[in-house]
Amino acid sequence: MTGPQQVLLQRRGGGVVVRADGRDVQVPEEELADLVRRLEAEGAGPRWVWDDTTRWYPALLAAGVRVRRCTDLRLVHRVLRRSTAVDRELLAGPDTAAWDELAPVSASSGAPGGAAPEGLFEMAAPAGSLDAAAELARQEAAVAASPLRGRLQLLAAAESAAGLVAAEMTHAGLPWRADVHDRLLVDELGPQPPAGEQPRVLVHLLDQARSALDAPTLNPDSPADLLRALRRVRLEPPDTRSGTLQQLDHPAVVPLLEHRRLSRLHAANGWRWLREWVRDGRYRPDHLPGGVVSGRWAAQGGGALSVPAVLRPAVVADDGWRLVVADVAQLEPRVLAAVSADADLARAAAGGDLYQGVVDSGAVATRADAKLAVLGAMYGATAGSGGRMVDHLARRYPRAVEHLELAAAAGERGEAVSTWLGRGSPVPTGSWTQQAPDQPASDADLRERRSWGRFTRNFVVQGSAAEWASSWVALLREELWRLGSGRVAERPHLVLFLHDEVLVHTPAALADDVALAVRGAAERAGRLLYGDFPITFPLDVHVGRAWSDAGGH
DNA sequence: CCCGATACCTCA
DNA sequence: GTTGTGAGGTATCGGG
Repeated sequence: MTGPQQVLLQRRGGGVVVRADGRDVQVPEEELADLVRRLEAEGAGPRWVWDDTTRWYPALLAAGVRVRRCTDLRLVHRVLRRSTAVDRELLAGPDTAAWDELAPVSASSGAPGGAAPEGLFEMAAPAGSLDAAAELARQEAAVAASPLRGRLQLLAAAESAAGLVAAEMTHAGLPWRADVHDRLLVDELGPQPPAGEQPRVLVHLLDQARSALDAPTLNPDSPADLLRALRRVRLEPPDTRSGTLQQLDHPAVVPLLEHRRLSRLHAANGWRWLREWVRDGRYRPDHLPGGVVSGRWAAQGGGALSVPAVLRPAVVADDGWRLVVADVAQLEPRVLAAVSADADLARAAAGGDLYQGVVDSGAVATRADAKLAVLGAMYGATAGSGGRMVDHLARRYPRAVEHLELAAAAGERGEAVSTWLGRGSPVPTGSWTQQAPDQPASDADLRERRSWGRFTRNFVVQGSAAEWASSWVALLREELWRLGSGRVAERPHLVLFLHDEVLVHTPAALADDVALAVRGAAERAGRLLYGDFPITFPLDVHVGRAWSDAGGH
């Protein structure tokens, strides 16, 4: 047998059944961590096969055990079930529907504000009835029979590794300085008010807005109320979005917008958030690889993927430690160049700034135009300056643009599209899918059809970028482990992953090695997915004490 | 009183 | 001049 030995774990009758080399051994749950630790220490360690990483790995990590690799049957099942390159018959089994519905469980102690009762966990975990051995056999058969076998194997490995990264990030937690967070809030909002009262600065801004509009009971959170008040002073904005209000010439605008910005900060990431989500200097959201249809990760708990820029100074490395912050420049257009095999676009990307490369090729006049053109092509802009710029782009980079047009056209026909490694898009179900594209249709149907085309257009790029990024963090995880010694949180380790950006918490002495590892992993991910196609993935890498030291995007 | 839809803002 | 992807999250508001 080539590759690491597979060891399959299943919970049965209060214990764990460990299957290796076709033999079953029953182990009490409390002895599992020691067994895993022992096998991990032998050579390269096995490949653990289990129903769902969120049901196994947090307890192992809590016991100080790290695993090198696994197969996460839940994550792989979801990929294969939707892949256009997989024979669905080969995946069909008596418990297929149960695998479809298997949901991850929360790694944290449950609901914010208190530990979850034991029962909650069990209710959310019907995995006990699933036959992991049978599912593994079906998955292996389905992959083996697929024309995209090699790519699906890469995707399965990346997804499974992503599950490990996600659990480790929650386990270690994002370093979060409550005192710094509090200081930032006080600077913006004034001192923390007593329960039930608004912060001083909000009270003052609301007073200003109300008197400027002569509306003493105005609730600025109510769009209807706000529109009424504005109409009384002869202002007729079409909506109450900040960008719209900003166009108005009225003394109420400044306090209104400032009130909105600060009340949002207070409601979303204020003192209540701090109490709820930060414990012992760590913020521990749940990270969900493949949580988004495109394959991007989702997160749950405290809005981890939208940490406002103003609060990033509160993310500070421990004493003697550093944060290494790295983000990929223009990830999606680079992935587009690779998946469409557009050598011209790859050449434009070679200089490091893809947008400047597009300008230098003569496609458009300015960097701003290049950005409009590239983003417009990937999102499906038709009108306005974005739409015009896409035409210029199409003349110079026909392959890349055609790749997107084909994805959009397939979506408009109601067909699924696929990422580079074989993740399939969902199939639409709206009423428009019942008609031939050339038949007369209602405006609403036509709008939906085009909207779905924009989704599939974007899916091939966003999804392919997501699998590149998951491969990147999977490779990085391995390199970080080798840099240090001890448990996960004692070595350099990932603490946050945001689509195209990673934060690594590392002992200061290893920070430069980490910076090299982050670049090395990006290079290896590019070769792993795209072979010798000449696309590069340059990174901005910063080493500092705080997240904000990196400057941001 | 809960629930879903809507509006808006945050992030990539 | 025209805004085109994917999320999480909080608030309001109307319906059951």
